[in-house]
Amino acid sequence: MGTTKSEKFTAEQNRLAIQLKAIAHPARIAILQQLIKVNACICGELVNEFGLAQATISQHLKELKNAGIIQGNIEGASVCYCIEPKAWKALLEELNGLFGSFKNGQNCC
Amino acid sequence: MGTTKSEKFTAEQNRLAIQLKAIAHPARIAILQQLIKVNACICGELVNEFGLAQATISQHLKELKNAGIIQGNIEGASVCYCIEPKAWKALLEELNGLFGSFKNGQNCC
DNA sequence: AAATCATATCATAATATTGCGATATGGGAA
DNA sequence: TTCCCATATCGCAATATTATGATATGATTT
Repeated sequence: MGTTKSEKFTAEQNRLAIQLKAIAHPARIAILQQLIKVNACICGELVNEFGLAQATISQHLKELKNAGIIQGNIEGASVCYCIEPKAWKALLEELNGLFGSFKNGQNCC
Repeated sequence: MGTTKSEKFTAEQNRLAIQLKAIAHPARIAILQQLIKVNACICGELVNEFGLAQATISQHLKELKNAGIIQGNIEGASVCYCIEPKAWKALLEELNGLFGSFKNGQNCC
């Protein structure tokens, strides 16, 4: 018990769940918004921006990176993170597929 | 420790995170897809559809309901669930806001 | 009323997530 | 080389999630 029973679901369902889970945290949403807003990329200003410990931010960045949503490039001593455009676009399309499949006239019980 | 530090983020960021978290599970994605697919609503056929225990499905439905994403109407002995159209639309718009804010030409590091 | 069906809730075990101090690691500056 | 700066990782405590059997609740049938 305690573990998600992934084998009961399709690869697509599992993939989407993993990506959404990566985004489903206020700190990670804030990080993504900041990465988008600053257009170019930032590294550890995030630690100052939000009042979280450096270890915490680093861990959130790692999770986003593991999910393939952002990428990090080493830039001297610091690391520059940014949105991974392909994954971002793919996720958007996947979400549009899910949300678009509901027609706004479906009659409910 | 162990708790998300919601007070560090905006109400919008927290709200979106909560709704995404509700969706970010393969079983709940599958449930939503099924609810949409069957157009009208279903109740406990979900238990047969996926190979999960009744208690598990019931709990997933509860979480989706708590997040406001679905609604359940008592229909005799059984309960009929369906997408909550307003919340669904609102979430779609919120997501479009987030995903649309990234312009596909932003130059990265 | 008793048996049955559909669903919710409780209690519990297994596991995952969150956050952070402490400690590495690795680059640049003095 | 030695001293910092930026990040990553480790180890841990607190809390949350996932899944399920057992049990409750409430409507339907017999």
